[in-house]
Amino acid sequence: MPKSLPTIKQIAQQLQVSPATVSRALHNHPRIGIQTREKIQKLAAELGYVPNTQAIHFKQKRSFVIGVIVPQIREAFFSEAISGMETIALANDYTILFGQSYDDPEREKTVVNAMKRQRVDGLLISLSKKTTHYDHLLALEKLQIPVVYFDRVPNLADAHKVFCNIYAGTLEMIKWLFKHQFRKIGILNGPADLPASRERMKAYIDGISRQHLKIDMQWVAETDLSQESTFAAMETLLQTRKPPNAIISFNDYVHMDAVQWAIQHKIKVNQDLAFVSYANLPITRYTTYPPLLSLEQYPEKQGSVAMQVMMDLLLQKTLSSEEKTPPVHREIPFGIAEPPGKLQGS
Amino acid sequence: MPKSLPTIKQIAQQLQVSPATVSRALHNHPRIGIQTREKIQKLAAELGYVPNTQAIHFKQKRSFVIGVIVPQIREAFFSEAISGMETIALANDYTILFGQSYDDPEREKTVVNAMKRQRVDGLLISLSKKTTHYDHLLALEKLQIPVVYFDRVPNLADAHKVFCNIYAGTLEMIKWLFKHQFRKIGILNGPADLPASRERMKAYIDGISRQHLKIDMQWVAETDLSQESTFAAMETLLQTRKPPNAIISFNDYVHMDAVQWAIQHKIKVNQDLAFVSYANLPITRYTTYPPLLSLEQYPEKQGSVAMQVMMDLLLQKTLSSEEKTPPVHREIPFGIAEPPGKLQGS
DNA sequence: TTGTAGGCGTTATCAT
DNA sequence: ATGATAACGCCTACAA
Repeated sequence: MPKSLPTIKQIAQQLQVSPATVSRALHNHPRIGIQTREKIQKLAAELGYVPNTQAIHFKQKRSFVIGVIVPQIREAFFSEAISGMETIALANDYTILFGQSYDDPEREKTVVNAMKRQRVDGLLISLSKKTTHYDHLLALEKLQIPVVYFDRVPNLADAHKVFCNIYAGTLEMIKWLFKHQFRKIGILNGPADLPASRERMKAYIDGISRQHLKIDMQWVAETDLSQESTFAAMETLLQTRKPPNAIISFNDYVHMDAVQWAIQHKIKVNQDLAFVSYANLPITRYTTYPPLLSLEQYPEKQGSVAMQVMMDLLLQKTLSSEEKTPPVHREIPFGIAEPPGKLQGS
Repeated sequence: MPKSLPTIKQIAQQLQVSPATVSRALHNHPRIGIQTREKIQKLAAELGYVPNTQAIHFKQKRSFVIGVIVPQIREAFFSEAISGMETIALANDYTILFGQSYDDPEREKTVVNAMKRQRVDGLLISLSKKTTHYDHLLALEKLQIPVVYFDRVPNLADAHKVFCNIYAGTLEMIKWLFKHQFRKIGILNGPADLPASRERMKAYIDGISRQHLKIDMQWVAETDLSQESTFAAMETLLQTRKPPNAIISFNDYVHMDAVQWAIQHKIKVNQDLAFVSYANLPITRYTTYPPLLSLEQYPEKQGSVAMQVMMDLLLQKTLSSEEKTPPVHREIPFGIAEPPGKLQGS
């Protein structure tokens, strides 16, 4: 009964051959005697030999491990993204070393460094909300460790990025609202310092203008994404003389809180007040009032594309060892989903 | 500008000292000249030296990596469990190698083997629904690689397990229903071959008996967890002469589908038909009819406890190298949560 | 206080 | 067709 996994050396000793021979036999190397090969393979199977990838990778100076850092895996968006990544990674014989930043730049730095020590071959990261400088990540690139950003990407021109075109999607949503006769369109945006919020805001302004509607800053409110804050924002938006009749929510969680506020205030959801949102989380399917429209960002797709970009980068690196590859920007086409949510009344 | 991370050797060469000296300096070894140490540490910092854990672990024959395999990370339960694991792992300088089985025993085997090749120091696994024999996992234990099962645990006496006492929790739920005057209690159980289903069934029978109620097999239905199957099960349960007035659902997803069916069939939820369930997913907070009662299984807690058990096992292993530790069974105390769901009517 | 040497598992290179 | 050797980065017992 083996107490630990056998090594090539041990097999070699048992069979009175050299380790090199065993290695060749196990790799079906052409220049080896057929009987020797079979003898070795038989014993290896009996002993349950499994190559020690640690040793191989150490020698090859590659780990075949990709670090993946997300803010919080409990967010459905990220866990689905990781699923997509795993599929691609596994198909290419890579594995995933996993870490969370909890939206804390300090912890992000810690995790990045842990991965650096582990010599990951590459890093996939969705930035923490509060990350503002990228030194710890740029450092990796200098070391030839490719970094691919996804979803929450930095404002750097020469970084590899995979993301959804929220801007274009938002324009579409506004067009849709206009077509359905909603003219008083408000936005319940996230914290102003988030890139995601800035993007939505820009699109909101442009989208409203394109429909020849007037921008009314009374219809713009901000939430820190907590339920209380969303409730407060809803008050400033709706308890005025001229409330909006449609709300674009920052994401589906904000949407659900906003709807809850509306219900509590006897507002007829999707009749007096229409809701559209981002993300299209599966859970909204079960809620009373899903958004009429949701900007689907295909998290699994984003994950698999991001990992594929990484695989491509690593391949290029092995082929043309010196070339600095131009930054890859991959836009995932968004989808406009019309979930079960229905317009109530006319 | 360094093209790759510097090694101890390189530092040694630059400073015209031996690698051993550098190693000692970086470890604050007592027997080293203070100037030498500072000189070396200064250069190491400048060069951005980071120890190559790959090499260290290879030499130490430990990877400081724990494999974590779950059926599907997109299930909230598992992503929260992994969060708990990561916290404990990080605190002990371990990292997590991540894999999914997608409830497919074949894929489970593949992933387990990948982790064996990677020489993980231990494995945390929640079994795939369809896993029936455990050879690939028992093989690990023979190799001194501890395996800790969590949530979906095998029926093996001498395995390390962390799980929730669903049985006791179910008895509590039935007691609660009885106290609230529900006497016609049905169960919408999962596939009969799942251990989780068998456990619920056993508890259902015992719980009903303890309240001196009669077991009526008409009130027992099974779903394969798909929406269609749940709908079908609801039909067999409710479209009879003597339908139940309370339903215990296999989990919150089944619960939500069942409620949807009830609404479609004009049944007054939580008035004519009460619902209780397992899991207490955060999402039910947003649904129209959360379960009146949900058996909270504390996924994050389960994850952190499981990882802690693993840490303890590894520690024991290093201390007393030969002892075979007795199996650890850790029951996470469940909680009975009364979420926002309200009894309608009387 | 510092240097030397050997070894962890594997494979590529060179020699036989 | 097979064997011997060196090397990857690090650590450590031993030698100086």
